[in-house]
Amino acid sequence: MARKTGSHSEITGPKIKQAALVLFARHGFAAVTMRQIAANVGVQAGAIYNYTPDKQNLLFDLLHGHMVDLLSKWAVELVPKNPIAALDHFVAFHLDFHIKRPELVFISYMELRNLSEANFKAIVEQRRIYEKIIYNLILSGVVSGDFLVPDPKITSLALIALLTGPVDWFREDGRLTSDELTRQYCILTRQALGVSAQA
Amino acid sequence: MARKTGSHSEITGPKIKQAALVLFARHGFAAVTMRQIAANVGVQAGAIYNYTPDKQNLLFDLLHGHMVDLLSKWAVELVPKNPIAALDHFVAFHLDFHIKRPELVFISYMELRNLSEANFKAIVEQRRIYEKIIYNLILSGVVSGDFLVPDPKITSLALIALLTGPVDWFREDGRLTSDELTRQYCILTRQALGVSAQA
DNA sequence: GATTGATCTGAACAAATGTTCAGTTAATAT
DNA sequence: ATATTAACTGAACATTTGTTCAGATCAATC
Repeated sequence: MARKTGSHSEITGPKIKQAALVLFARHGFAAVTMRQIAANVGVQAGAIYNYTPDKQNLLFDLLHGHMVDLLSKWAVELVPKNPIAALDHFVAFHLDFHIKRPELVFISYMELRNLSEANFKAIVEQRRIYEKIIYNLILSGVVSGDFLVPDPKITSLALIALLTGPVDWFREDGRLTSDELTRQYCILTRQALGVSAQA
Repeated sequence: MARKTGSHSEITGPKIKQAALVLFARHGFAAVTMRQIAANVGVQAGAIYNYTPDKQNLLFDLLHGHMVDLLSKWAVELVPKNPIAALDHFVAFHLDFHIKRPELVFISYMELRNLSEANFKAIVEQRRIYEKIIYNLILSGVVSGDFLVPDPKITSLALIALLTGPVDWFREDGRLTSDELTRQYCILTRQALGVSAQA
């Protein structure tokens, strides 16, 4: 056997994923051509097919990898038992994870419809798992009396929308540090969940 | 002169806009072909060019019309002077307007990047006007002492994200009526803005 | 230094794209 | 009935698309 397996592959492969991510985020999956991706990597379009069976899989791998990353990172977090502390912890985790990956968050929301049916179902299932996490978190706070909300299910969806919003406008070099962002959103979410001020 | 001007035009024109709207929302602007739009109207692709100079304008007209509709409808609203009542009024208005037009809201967010530079600027300018409305509303509540927020600018952006979220999941025939939705979001936003409970 | 196999090129493919336009159709006014 | 013209068809156009593949290239092994 000659040439270690993947000597170039280990460089070109990630480069293709990165280029696809950036281009999909900027122009949309359907608007991006394989030739554009290839040009961004410095390679011909045909070479891409050494790393993915087709364009569809390029998209799926990005979305799937993103959700695996999210769920596995949360799984190893040490979450406080106290509901209010757990909420703060979740807010910090969610904000930090998402504002570091604006492109992935963006295409995860936008390009779901461009997935094949099987791939679509796989991503939706991962997403439901994540929604369940925050739902349980809210529920435990309602049960303990720390939170005061009309409907935990609706609140959990509203909370995700609220906490994902900053991805659209937060900039690492803006007038707000990520610590300040987290602090403000902890206040905002506590208030939204009806946590009394002296807590 | 024969044939009243626009005898068919008045039917086909709106049909094309409607078909384009639905298809753009479902599959994305770049993924939709002129032939698909035409097929949905029951006409050949060439006929569309009697109603729009090109595909780009089809998109722009939808987004521009949407923003004109939004701003002109708010302009004729009778908004209470009291900041808390004004907030409730805005929440009800924003929710009502947006959940009635899920496709337009969706493409207004998603397809901005597919606009030409000039068209893009036009839409962004209209959007800034709307953001300014809610910013001023929050600011007046902060000044009067009714609201307690760390940063009115951030809060205004967060509020829009929060109030637009239901578009993704609210269904007219779901377990929640639009009145109940409004009621819950009034509570949610009051709490988020730090309105004291006895107000 | 010859061999091997992973990696990439570059041309080719059929299919699909937005757009144009000469010609057909059909509704109305005369 | 006839003339007029808005509305539409249907074919054509130059490009561009995702994908394939035979052959060139090149680094690691013997």
